[in-house]
Amino acid sequence: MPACSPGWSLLSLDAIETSKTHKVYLLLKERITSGAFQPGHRLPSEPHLAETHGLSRVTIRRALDGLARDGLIIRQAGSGTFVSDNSSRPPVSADLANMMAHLTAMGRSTQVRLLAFSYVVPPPPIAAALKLKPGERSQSSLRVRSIDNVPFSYLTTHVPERIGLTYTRHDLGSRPLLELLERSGVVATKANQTISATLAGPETAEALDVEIGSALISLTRIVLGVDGRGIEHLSALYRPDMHAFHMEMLRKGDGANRHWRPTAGAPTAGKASKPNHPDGQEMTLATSARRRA
Amino acid sequence: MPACSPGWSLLSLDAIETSKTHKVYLLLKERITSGAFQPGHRLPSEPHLAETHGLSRVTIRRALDGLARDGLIIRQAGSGTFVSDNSSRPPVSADLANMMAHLTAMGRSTQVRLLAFSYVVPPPPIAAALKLKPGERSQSSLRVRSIDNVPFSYLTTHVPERIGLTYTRHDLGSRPLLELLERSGVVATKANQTISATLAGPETAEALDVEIGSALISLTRIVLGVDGRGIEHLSALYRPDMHAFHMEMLRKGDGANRHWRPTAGAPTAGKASKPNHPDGQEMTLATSARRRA
DNA sequence: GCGATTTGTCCTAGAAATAATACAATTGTG
DNA sequence: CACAATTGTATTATTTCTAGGACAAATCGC
Repeated sequence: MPACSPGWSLLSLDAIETSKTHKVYLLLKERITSGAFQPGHRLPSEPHLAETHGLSRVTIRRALDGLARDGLIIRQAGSGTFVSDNSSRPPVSADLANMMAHLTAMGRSTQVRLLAFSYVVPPPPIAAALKLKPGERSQSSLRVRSIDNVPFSYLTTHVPERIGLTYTRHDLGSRPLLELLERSGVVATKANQTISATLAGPETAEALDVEIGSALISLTRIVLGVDGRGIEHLSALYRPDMHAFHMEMLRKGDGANRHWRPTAGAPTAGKASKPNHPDGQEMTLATSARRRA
Repeated sequence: MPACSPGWSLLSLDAIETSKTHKVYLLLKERITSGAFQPGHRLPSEPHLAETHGLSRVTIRRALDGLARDGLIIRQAGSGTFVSDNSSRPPVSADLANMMAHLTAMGRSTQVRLLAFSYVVPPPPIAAALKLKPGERSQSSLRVRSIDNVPFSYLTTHVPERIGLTYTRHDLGSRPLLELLERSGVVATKANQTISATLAGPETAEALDVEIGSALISLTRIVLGVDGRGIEHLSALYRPDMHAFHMEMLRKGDGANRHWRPTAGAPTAGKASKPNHPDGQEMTLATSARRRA
């Protein structure tokens, strides 16, 4: 092997590439969910896809296997592969106001599994968000919430130790954290939420029963008390196929003062023995159960 | 076909697996961003990681290469690899209210690239959302918005044809769509937004200058007019490292009527010649520029 | 029925990822 | 300085992914 090095010097620029199979899988998935391939229609044949994308038929086939496993396509030998028509997107329009209340009322229970409960010195960004003194500890918990035994959220919380002492490990397994806090006299006044997206790592993937590289909704919330100090820091991950954040906004005002305003959060359904759900705030939770192999 | 099933029956359970390198990459990334590995601290040595996860050192090495490329770790021969302390997470707390206004005021311009402009029969779910008659066409556009020449959003819109005729291809490249619509007399009254997450496919990945399997924020918005019919359907994808949705909520009410209410959307900064940004509504846009190789 | 097309299955060879090992270069420590 | 530990680099098997082709089975149109 004389000139082995010439091809190597620049290779370190390579990012971590996904397999060709995965690329085609995502491409077709994109085409289907975007509506480019409409439900019921036939996809190009495997040989055709192979030639079009410059790949072998085996690779195309693997990608289609994945789509079939997801229920996005249906394959019929001799006929072709067709886009499935069973609504691929999770929460179809429908009126999903107060969905959470509906679900609990319908007897579909949400279980909470407590994976960790400890007192730790939180990482700097969290300590800063809660305005903790250097070295001050926090009560940290890790929960997974499921509906009908399908996990849909992965919750990591930090509460200043002085406040965290008001509830026990057992409390956390049975009741929402914010409810526990308010019940023990803590007064929340403000909350900051940030919604983003991230990839499922091995740990979150297993906890949420999801593939390792799949997309998750990321929600970070910081709840502040009357003194402006932090009460709770929540870092939540949601399965997008089980959960979506929905909000309604109204166009208000005139002329230069026109603006959008979110529909206010006063409970809309009944007397609201539970005013509204602490983890959803007034945002509506659209939760859909999907078939899963 | 006598025993066609022998080696096959269980193999189809295989999902599309990500490479081992990618798994370790995501695992370590998870550990770092979650604070399990804190900034400045030393990671386990490469041989140690290899043995711990039952992988070869080459694989571990590739994963670390990726993390180093992302700037999450710093490697020092002879010493070890350390967690970088340059805030890995994009919008560090800070007061990012009206960031969008700040950005434009600071002269950091947002460019819009119009990738497509056509009149089509929209896919069924979109047609239904806009309450179009069967076969009714819509004006469809595809735009990519960038800030400082770094793309951060991928916008697909559908507007009923009768309304879409009030603006031209050129209008869309220069002004926000909602502004165009209201300028031509269309009155919006309500909007429904849903936020979720999805993976970047080959097309969106290229448009947003992102790896193919990376996570994106997905926002779907349906704007309704006075007659309750649809005005605009927006399907937007955002780069999470460039954009995050932020909202502030206040705890209101007493006793059984306690609830969370989002801070109302009246413009807060100055006279607001642009009342607020049409694509952010009253939600705050946290946009951060990050280094990128 | 017949032929054309499509998916299902199998096989072989090449390309790429991974494992396993060895050694050099750098750093920190006693 | 000598030594241990760490990252950087290289080499060689082994396994997995991919390309390319062949053929059978199923479906559709004529």
